[in-house]
Parts: sequence; C-alpha cells; structure tokens
Amino acid sequence: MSEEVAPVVVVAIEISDPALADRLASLLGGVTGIRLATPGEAAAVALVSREAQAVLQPDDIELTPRERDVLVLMAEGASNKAIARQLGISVHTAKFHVGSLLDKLDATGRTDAVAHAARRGVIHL
Amino acid sequence: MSEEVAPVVVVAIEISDPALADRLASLLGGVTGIRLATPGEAAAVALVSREAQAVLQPDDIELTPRERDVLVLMAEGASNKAIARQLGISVHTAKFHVGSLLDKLDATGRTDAVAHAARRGVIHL
DNA sequence: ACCGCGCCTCCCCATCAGGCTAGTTCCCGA
DNA sequence: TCGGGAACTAGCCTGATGGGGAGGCGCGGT
Repeated sequence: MSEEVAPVVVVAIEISDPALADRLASLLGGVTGIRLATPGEAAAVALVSREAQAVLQPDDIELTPRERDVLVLMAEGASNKAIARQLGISVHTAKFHVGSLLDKLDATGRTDAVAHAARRGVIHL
Repeated sequence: MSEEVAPVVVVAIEISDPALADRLASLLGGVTGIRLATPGEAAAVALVSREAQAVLQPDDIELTPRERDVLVLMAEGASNKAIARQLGISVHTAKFHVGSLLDKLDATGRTDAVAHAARRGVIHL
C-alpha cells in the first residue's frame, strides 16, 4: 500500500481454529504498533497454531438446517431470488433466513457473512 | 455479545530477528488476554517469521493493484461507499473497480467474487 | 507522436438487498 | 394444554448494487 514511516508490524493470523483466530484478532486489533494483515496482504510475521487443536472446539454457531442451506447457496453467490428458487421457498423466506444468518454471523451483509462463515469454519469455500 | 470466561492465550515468540522479536514482545506484553510464553512453556500459538514461508499463489489472476485493494475491502464486507471512503476515491470509481473485479473473477456479484477469490487463492480469509 | 491501459470521474437506471412489522403453520417440551 | 422456536409467507420502504455509456489524465511501449 504505502511506505511505513512508523515501525508498524503487520501480523497475519493463520490459525485453523476459527474461535481462537477470532479472539486473537480482536485482542490484537487495538494494539498500537501492530496491524492485522488484511486478507491476502503480505505480513512480516504470522500467528500459527502451536498446539494440537485442543484449546477450543470450533464453536459451531448454532445454525438451523435451513440456515445452512441458505448459507451454502449464499457462498455460491446466489441472490435471494436464486436461493428462493433452488430451495423452493419464497423470496421473503429467503430474505428471512439471510437476515437471521447475518444476525448469527455478526455480519453487515451477505458478503461479510460468507467471509465470516468461511473464517470460522462454518463452511468451506 | 456475551462475556465468556476467556482463558488467557499463551503466545510464544519464535522469531529469529532479535529486534523484531523484542519489539513484538514489548507490544504484546501489555495486552490483556495474552500472555507471552516463558521459554519452553507450551503455548497455544506462536509468532513466526513470515518471510521464510513461501508465498504460494498458484494462478495469480491478473489484478491491478487497485483491484487488489478493492478486493480485500470487499472480502471484509465493505460496501462501495465504505470502499470509496477507505481508499479515498469516489463511489463511482469504487463501483468501476468492483465491476472489473466481477469481470476478472467471473463472478455474478461481490459475494461470489470474494468466494471465487478465496477459492482460487487470490486472497485468503 | 500515437495507442493502450490503469485509474479516475460522472451520468442514468433497473434491480437487489436488507430492515421493518405482522402474520401462518407445525412440532416439541414444560 | 400452553408456550415457544423453527420454518414459512407477505407487504413496505430506503439504500445499495451493478450494468450501461462517455469521458479525462498519465505512463510506457511501438
């Protein structure tokens, strides 16, 4: 992006455990002198898992079966209309499920929701 | 948001560069929720140098620098307005870049674009 | 000098997205 | 038997999204 005058260390979080990764991200987010690497960005150092995956089980966010259906279709880039058609439901219902998905995944939009879900291991891209 | 009894994450610093290691140690020392591992202690995660790890990016889809910037922001769920603001460009230009991104990534929408990019290793979530 | 391309700006416009309130069934557990 | 949650449907509405065209500026290669 730009030359860094201040010695800010860019840290990439590369941890398989979504919950732990999330926690570290929020923990490090507010530290001055450290910046979390944006996805795809080259980082100076990386945080990697050092222990067998024992810390926390990937806390499966409690999604209803229907929400999972909607989520995978969203990850395919399907619109609400497409979701409705492929699931045999109305667009309103599709939007309903998307809405609660955004809520549960703490996302601001469907793109954010898919990214969050992928990061936290709820789905695989 | 619920407050969980979050255990302190033990972080080991395994970086060959003494200056960088030192700097990270002091930066992380004051972060609540994180404790630096004493030498030999079992740590949940480790900070490692990223330069050693080769950047494996199989098929780099030819994206312009600006498109990469936009893509990264898109992956974080940013709207065109947010992209424009964070990149210091107009919403129109943001839409322009998003448009060519959709084109190059063969996506039907921004969610699809991010999913494609993640799948093809252009970015990692 | 010329062209192509990255990058930027602006316009219009149809559609989509997401938040809102408000219903309906069905089924399970207290 | 009476909730309550899941699943579904619906309307309304504002803002976001994405496709289209039409330019301008700077740079590097031919």
